[in-house]
Amino acid sequence: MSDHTSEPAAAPDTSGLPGPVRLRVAPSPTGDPHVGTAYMSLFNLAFARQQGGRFLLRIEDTDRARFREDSEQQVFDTLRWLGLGWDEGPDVGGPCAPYRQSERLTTYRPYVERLLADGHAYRCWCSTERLAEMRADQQACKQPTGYDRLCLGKSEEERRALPGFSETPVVRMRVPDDVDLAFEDLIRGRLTAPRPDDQVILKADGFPTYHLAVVVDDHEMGITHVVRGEEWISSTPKHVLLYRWLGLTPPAFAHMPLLRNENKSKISKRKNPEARLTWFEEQGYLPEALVNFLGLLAYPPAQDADGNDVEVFGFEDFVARFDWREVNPVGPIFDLKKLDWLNGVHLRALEPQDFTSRLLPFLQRDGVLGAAPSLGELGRLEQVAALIQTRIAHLTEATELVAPFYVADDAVEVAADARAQLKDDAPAVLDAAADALAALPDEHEGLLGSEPTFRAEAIEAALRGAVVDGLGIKPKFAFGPLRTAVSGRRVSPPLFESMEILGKTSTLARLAALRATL
RNA sequence: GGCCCCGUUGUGUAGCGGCCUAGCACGCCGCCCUCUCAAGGCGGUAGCGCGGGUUCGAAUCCCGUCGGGGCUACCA
Repeated sequence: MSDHTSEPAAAPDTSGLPGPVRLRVAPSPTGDPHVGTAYMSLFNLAFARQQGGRFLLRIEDTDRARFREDSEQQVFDTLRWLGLGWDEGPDVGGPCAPYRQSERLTTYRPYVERLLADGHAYRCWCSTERLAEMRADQQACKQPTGYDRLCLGKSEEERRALPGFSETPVVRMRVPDDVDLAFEDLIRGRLTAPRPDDQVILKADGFPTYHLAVVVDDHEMGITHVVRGEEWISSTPKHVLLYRWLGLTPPAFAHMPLLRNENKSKISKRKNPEARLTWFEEQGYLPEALVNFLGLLAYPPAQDADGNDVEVFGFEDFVARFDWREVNPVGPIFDLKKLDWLNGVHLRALEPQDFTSRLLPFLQRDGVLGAAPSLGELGRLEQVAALIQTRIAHLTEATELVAPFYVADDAVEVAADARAQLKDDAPAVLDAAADALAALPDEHEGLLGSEPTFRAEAIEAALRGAVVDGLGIKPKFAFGPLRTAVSGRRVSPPLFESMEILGKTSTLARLAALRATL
């Protein structure tokens, strides 16, 4: 944590563009969207909203080798799912369109020409092979690696005479010896970074590298605050240099800590399935829980009057108390345990109707319900949902608990462990229960006969009388066989309420079905 | 290797020289509640990487050391 409040001496020029501050997230469409993108988006957006500014989405698709066709749409979908929407972007447009770097190639050209003309950049014809060789030699001699400037000051003809020549040149920055390596960071204070070598800014394929594109686009889009991962600290001096050469005012920088794997390495999609944003939706997490969780990483929670942490909050709460100086520079380990807890908390806080509708896609995915459930099925789901709301931590867990309510009475699958747990007294318990329940009235009263009399309280009383009192079996064991008969499982929603939902006929049929197998 | 960033219980964090016999939350363990499982209530476990300073006093300041991480691409 730092103790300074520095702002850049002059703010970037945003004249004509909306918003007192303008921030962006700039993911590359190179595969499944990364959880780090959501993390950066959250902090970018929080500050933008707090300041009444704008949040933009820019697609950095300058790496044609790693480009993935469907990746961009996934970025849109996952960020929207999280509620981290943008004011300007490739799909919604905006005053700085286009927002895809591949569509801005002509934008970069004049900047390159100017750098070339001013002697701040030069063409380089070195082949990839020569560069690799050079690096290998440098490493072998334990020298710092970096371009050796073979092409500096040479014409194409002069360079062609030398080995390792490539027909398609790149453009490199000519980094001066006395380059300024220090800059101010909103989170870390004054930072110094490594001296860069003569960085490539325009590739042989005509695409700019990140370093050029980010500076040009951030300037043209009026970005006032560059918020990105810590891995960019070392390249920031290059960017500052570019701003200076181009006569532009650099934005403020905030380098966020990196999310880590359990072994503390930078979180990767390879090592961690949960580094993929799509994973969370698949696993039954609530977007509000993920956002809440992300807002807890490297950022201290608020405290209540008693000094207890307030760890459960929504995006608006986060925005209200956000401050760059509070961001912890230590990279947090991305540990899902607290997210699992938070997901349960948010799940339980949902209105019954809302909870039910969030369950639906998962039940459909798992085949518990069809694509177009009937009104009756939906009505039953609402009843069952109320019973399981405190019993699941992920939406995916609903299937196991809900499924028994949607199978035919003669098709209840009895799990092996549930059957194994049945004792010798099971037949007697089943018989006593069936007799007791058969004696209960089953009339439908009230408006349109919608009020059944086969209710949980009556069921419980009847069952306790018949099995606990009648057979002298302790409650803990008395209801096991009944649960197994009704749900086929050892663990289920509350038994009496389940029977009420199933109704008398189904309940008795299930009791009889299990009894018949004993 | 070089340069840079970082170092409080298992995890996320509070702490800005005395209020710290280091607080909170999750996790874990135990107990209570209880028809199973949860939820809920109560209690417990565990930490300032190390070594030197500075100071009456250091988790807090300084130096060193060790450890972790990042960058070192015609990837972002």
